Amino acid sequence: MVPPGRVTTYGAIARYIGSPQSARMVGWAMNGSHTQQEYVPAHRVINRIGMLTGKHHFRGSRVMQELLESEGIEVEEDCVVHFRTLFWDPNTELI
DNA sequence: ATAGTGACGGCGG
DNA sequence: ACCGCCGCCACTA
Repeated sequence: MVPPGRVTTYGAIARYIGSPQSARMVGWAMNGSHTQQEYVPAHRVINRIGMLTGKHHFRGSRVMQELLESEGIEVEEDCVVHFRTLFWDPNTELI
């Protein structure tokens, strides 16, 4: 549900599904996302400080960054620029 | 069965 | 601000 051009975090998703301590499991779930039929924008999920910690799980190590940049998100040193303002929190956006 | 390993994050020192 | 610890839990060796 994360809109294009926005990003969210593993922890935020974990909180939203009622399992705030299971951020790691969200990352684990992102693995399976590649083989799902429904489109899952896993590249929009980053860690709480705005880093692209999951980039190695894409076909190429640059794919995650390229996908984000194609949506107008600036990435510098594996870090999303203006992360704070681009942050999309399901806990406050999805009432 | 058991120990180690994470696309994480909160907390204490 | 920077560690290190640990809760979390599926998976692997």
